This record gives sequence, structure tokens and C-alpha cells, in this order.
Amino acid sequence: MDPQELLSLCRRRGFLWPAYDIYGGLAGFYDYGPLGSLLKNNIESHWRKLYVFEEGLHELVCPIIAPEPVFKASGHLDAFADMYAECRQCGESHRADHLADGLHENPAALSEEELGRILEENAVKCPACKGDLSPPRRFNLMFKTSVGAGSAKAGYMRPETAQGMFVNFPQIYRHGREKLPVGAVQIGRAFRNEISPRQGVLRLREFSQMEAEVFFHPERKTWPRFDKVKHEVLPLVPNDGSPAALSLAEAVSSKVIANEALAYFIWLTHRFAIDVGLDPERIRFRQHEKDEMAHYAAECWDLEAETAYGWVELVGIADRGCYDVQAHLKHSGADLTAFERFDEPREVVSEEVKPKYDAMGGQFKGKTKALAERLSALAPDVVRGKSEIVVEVDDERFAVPSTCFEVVTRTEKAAGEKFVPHVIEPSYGVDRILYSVLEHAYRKKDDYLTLTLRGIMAPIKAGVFPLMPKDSMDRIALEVYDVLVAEGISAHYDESGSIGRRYARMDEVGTPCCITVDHQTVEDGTVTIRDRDSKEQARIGVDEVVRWVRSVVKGDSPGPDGGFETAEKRGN
RNA sequence: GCGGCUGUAGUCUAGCGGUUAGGACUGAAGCUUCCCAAGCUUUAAGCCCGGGUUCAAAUCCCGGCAGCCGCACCA
Repeated sequence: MDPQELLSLCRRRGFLWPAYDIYGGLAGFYDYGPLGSLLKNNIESHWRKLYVFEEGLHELVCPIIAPEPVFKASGHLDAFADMYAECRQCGESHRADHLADGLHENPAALSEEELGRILEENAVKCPACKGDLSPPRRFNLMFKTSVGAGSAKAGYMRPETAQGMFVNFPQIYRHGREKLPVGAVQIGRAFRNEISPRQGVLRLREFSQMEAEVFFHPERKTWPRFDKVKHEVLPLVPNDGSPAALSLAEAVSSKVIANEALAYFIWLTHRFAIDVGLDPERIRFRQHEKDEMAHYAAECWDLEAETAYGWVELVGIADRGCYDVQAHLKHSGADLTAFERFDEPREVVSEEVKPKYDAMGGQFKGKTKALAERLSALAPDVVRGKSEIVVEVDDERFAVPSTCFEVVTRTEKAAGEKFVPHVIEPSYGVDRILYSVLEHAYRKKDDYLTLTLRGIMAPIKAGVFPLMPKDSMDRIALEVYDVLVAEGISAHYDESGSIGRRYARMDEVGTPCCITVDHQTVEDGTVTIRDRDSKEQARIGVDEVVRWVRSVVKGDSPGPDGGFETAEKRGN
């Protein structure tokens, strides 16, 4: 299919449109229209149902803007930027760190100045035309802003929602009653100043993420419900090229997937993908190549969907190790560790050098305190068996005899230990998921368009029509509509044009069923209810409508009690 | 960011220096005992923005913006 056809449907029917259109637009920014907003909400609600309600992770809403140190610590300030050198002759720009490959161990880690010097010293020229290059210039993908007036602080728009959860680890940990694993989730906007956004909503500069950060003991990366799913076989594409028709348990035991927790969230992501209506035949989990991983990741699997643009990454499930928490611990000085009790308090036996102050005092006078401190800092093995130790204090060397210190054994009881938790992060791109859901639901038959959205995803759950807006059919139809809306079901009333046109309008936006009030309704209180995909109709009582629509929306069957009446069942 | 192509109602499109800028679908109002985009009447809605050339620009030129395709990029 041509993605332009789908994007034109999206514009026409109020799913998506380019933002700021009357001012010429702004590349990389889209508006969600009325139906797009409903669909986006449905995707997010279902994700929340899985991650918050079922898995018990804690939802946060953190600010979009963060002060510079946050991204200094996370590595985004340095690693989230590329350096470019432009050719003065042909104008082509090149990745400056790539040009220095082989000239330095790790060109990407250099500053602009250092890299520029290396390129100059080695007389590196433009690979395209051999022209002279400009000095490297750093382009950071984060949007920068300033916070406050006057001596304003530098702030950045978050490039992922994740950092807000890492910096809140102590609060999350406490809220989770100090047990691991514990996790936080966040649904919100993130910003990346992409160099060339394109392909509709697949690469936006402002986009929505649904992220979970799940904190683990480094040696126990498993999940309580893993056992329930361990025999499932998912479409895995490991990075060693082996096609893996393995169950999750086999994949973990053969090290194809690093741990059970990662495997569980791959399963959960698969379930989510199926629930929102992605085609099972057009999704897969691809393991990142070693050189493909983000600066923080130790292991990563992507959920990819096949679209008109090729295989597109919708979800990244990464084992971030302790990278982020460790980084914030180091930069902020805050205690971001978790504590684990030992089963039994353990005796921790340690040796240390203990100065004998009474022996030292007379000999070293005012230097005693400083000398004692130096001695305590020494490793026991350094002093053991020595008759004297030479210690330097204030540029003066002192020979301290062994009578002035001893090696003592200290036994302490430890109830447990502190450690920096590891993080497994499922990170979902809402806009890409939404696009893929639409594309996988897109059906075109003789110019008749239908979105076969699943009931839980459909922006409108039911269309309600009078066959004709007269003879009290319109009044009854409005009553049916009111009942549905009162039940919290999004419905759409339409009395204009022919009945076929109204069905078509609903089919095109993926409404799973339509209820029509006709002459017979006036006589016996029954209505027809029509199924979008089969176009079959059933005749049911007005009082059954809510129950029927609910059942259709749940998506398991085309209606209760055996579903729609087919031509076969009618006997013709 | 570089190069190529493109920009006409909500959507698809005709136009190729002088047009009241035409059509189709869609939308709206109405008619039609109307169950799968039927028909009829009425109606709304457009030359991406800015400059230039010309007596005259949707049309030619330049710049910007946006879209598509390649390259690069996608932490």
C-alpha cells in the first residue's frame, strides 16, 4: 500500500494532520485530531491496564524540562550529540568522529577541539571531493531552553521520559515498600531535534512515549509471572543470525535472551501488540547488534512491525544495567541504592591497622593525629611483619615503629547490603504504534475503505442511525444513543444521507458495529445491529444493545449468544 | 543537513503567461417508505508564503516553508 493513501485518510477523517498548517507547517510536528486523540487514548489506556493495573508498576508524571546536570549525568549531553565537519568545497557534511576512525582509540569521546586538532594534524580531507573541512561542530539532539529570568539556568526538554523515573528511585523504592523488583512507568511527551524528520509520524521531533523502568537486584532479574508464560514461542530474531523457534524458557537457558525479566517483558510487549491489533504475521523481536546499542544499554530487543516503510521499531526493551542509577548516584551524591537483608545476619570479618595513640603520643607529639590517620588508611598486608613503617606528613618523613600500631581483626554483624539496582526498560513509541495499528487495519476493496480496528481500539464503538429521520425513528435512535453514551461507550449518531453512506462513514474510521432503528423498531422494539467486517446483521431488542456492544468492543466474539445472524443461519 | 522531484478546496485532480481557475469525491441544507458511498435540488470550499520579471503570473525566475525520494542521521 501507499502510505500517502493512509495519511490522506488520516487527514480527511480527523486522525492526524500536520501541525501549524496555516503558517506553512513545521517539520516533525503533528496534531492529533478528534478520532486520532481517541485512538491514542485507547492505546495508552490499554498499556496502563497492562503495566500499572496488572503488573503493579507505579505511574509517575514528571516534568518535561530538566536542569542540565540531569543530562550531564545521564550522558545525553555528551553522547546524544554528534559532531559534524563540513566540506568547504562541496558543502557535504560528514560525521567528524567517523573521519577520525583509526586515528584515535575512541574519537566519539573527544571534544570538538581535540577532534579538530587530530583531523588537522592528520590532514584529513573531505571523503567526497578531497576539499578542506571546517572544524567539527557539535549538534545536540536535545532542545535547549532557559529556566527563569536573569541568571537563568540551562534547561533541556527531555529526550526520553526515563530520567524522571531514575532520579526518583528512592521515592519509588519506598513507595513499593522497599522490595525489588519495583518499577515506575510514565506516559508523556519527549523531544528530539531530529536532523531530518520524515515518514509521517514515524520520526517526530515531539512524540509520546510509554516507558517502564523496572529496578532489579543485579543477580535476580526475573519476574513473578515469568513461569506462566515461559512456554510461549515468540517471533525472535537473535543477533547471531540463528532463527530461534524457542520457547522463552529455552531462550533464556540458552542465553539467547539474557534473563527472565527481559524475556517476560518481551512477552508482555507481544501481548500488547496483539491486543492493540497489530498483525501477528507482521511483527517480530529483533535483537540489537552489539554496535547498535545506545550508550546506556547492555542488551536490547526491539519490537518491530512491518509497514509500507519497511520494518519499523515500535518498542525497545533494554537492559540498562546499573548505568543510569549509578550515574545519578555519582553526579548527585544522593544515595540511590537499594538495601537487601541477608537471610541471616552475616558476620563480616575485616582487618584493619589500628594506631596505638599512647605509644605514639610521646614520640610524635603534634604530628600524632595526622600520622595515625595515615596509618589507619593502610592495608593490613602492607604493615604486617614490618618493624617500622615510613609515613610522610607535611613533607616530612617519619619512621613509625611497629610498637605504635597493630593489625586488629574486627567482626561486625551486617543485616544486609546496599547495592545499585539494575534496570530493565520497555520503551514504547506511541505515535509509531498508532501508525502501525492503522496501517495493519487498513483494508481497501474497490475503493471502499475499512479500518478493521479491534473493538478496544476503535475511537467510536457504535454508530446509531434511524433508517430515516421520521416516524419517530429518529427519536428512538437518539434514545439508544443516549443510553450508550450514559454507559460510557463512545457512540456516533447520524441521520444524514442514505443508510449505506452512513455505514461507509463508520467503516472508514473503524467503528465495529452500527445500530439501525427502522419501522419494525417502532412496532416491536427491536433494532438491527451490523458487524463492520462481515456486514452481517442481527436483530436484537433495544434493551440488549448495551450488552451486545460491550461484547463486540471486548473483541472476543462478534456478539453474545453466537454472534451475528449469517445468511447461512437465516437459511437462505 | 546535502542533492533530485513536487506543492491548485477536506481528498484526488484539470490548467502549461490573458480562464468568471474546471471537474470528481467529500462536507452542509433539503427532497426521496432509504439496509450497505443510489438519484435529484441548493450550497460551501482552492492556486503554500514572500519577492522579482511582464501590460498581464496558478503558470516564468529567486528565496523561504512543507512534502516525497536518495545520501547522511536515527543516541
